[in-house]
Amino acid sequence: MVKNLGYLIKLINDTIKKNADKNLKENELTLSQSRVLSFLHLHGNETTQKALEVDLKVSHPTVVGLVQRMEKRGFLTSTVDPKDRRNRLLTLSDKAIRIGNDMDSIIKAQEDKMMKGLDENQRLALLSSLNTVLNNID
Amino acid sequence: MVKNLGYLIKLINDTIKKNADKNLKENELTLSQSRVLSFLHLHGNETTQKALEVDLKVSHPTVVGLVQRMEKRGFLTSTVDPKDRRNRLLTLSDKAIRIGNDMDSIIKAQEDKMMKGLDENQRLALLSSLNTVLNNID
DNA sequence: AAGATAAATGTAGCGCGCTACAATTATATT
DNA sequence: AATATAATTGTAGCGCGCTACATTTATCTT
Repeated sequence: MVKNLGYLIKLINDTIKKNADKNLKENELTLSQSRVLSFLHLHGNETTQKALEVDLKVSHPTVVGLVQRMEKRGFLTSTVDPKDRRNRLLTLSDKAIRIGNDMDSIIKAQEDKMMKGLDENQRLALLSSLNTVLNNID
Repeated sequence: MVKNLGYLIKLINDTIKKNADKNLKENELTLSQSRVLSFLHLHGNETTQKALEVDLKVSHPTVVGLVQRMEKRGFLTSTVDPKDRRNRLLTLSDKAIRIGNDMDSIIKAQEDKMMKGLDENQRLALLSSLNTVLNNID
């Protein structure tokens, strides 16, 4: 029983990442990249780099790195927005769209696995308390 | 309200790390390094690299990196164990010991800040549920 | 219209996770 | 005693967070 909340969250995060990266390896994807893919998939397969940054709540250099690696591997294309040349438009490739169709169910299965042994009330309480924690610190 | 548990945990973890690294910067420490320091402090200021690896639950190359950076900055010294030359003995420096004395209260204050607004039962339930989650995935 | 400000992106460089491969030392086996 | 196995540490290289600094384009101010 780990009693330090911050450390416990770190352990869970590291473990989720390790497991997910292992499972996603066959698609040459990482967990963070799968989140990019999911977001694009939910937004008509096209969005701006800035919107991605806001949604993922990461810094812009982090997004640049993600996008560049995903473009190199053929998951998306990145073009300058002709209407506002400061923006970059990201578009999912067909290959990525096909993967994206399965992604939602994979994520749902992962969530279920994590919460196994917790009843509905406990699951809601867990999510609620964690949202409180997040609000407390940022 | 973030409803995806895995993503929520990632957000909390990133935020904890960002805040902690900012606060620890004056001591030229990072959050992960402060955990090394705490562990050593709780173990008579001396341990082996392997024990650290087990306690922190990270891979051995990660520990090597942490130790090398901390040694470079004068927080500890690393020597070959004469009794078993495979082992490395890590010893906290005086400077690190002085910082370590304050570390426990800093960590406790952080925990309190995170759990603000949760009553005792909710705190226990949160820790308990998160331990369940951790057991479910590793 | 010119100059200042804001917004979006990019680059450099770091820390800390990881896996895969290698080297050294101790222990077990035969 | 020689060889095989196990344990510990090290190195190389990658992904993804971050901050700090720079660049480009759009917008606002005067």
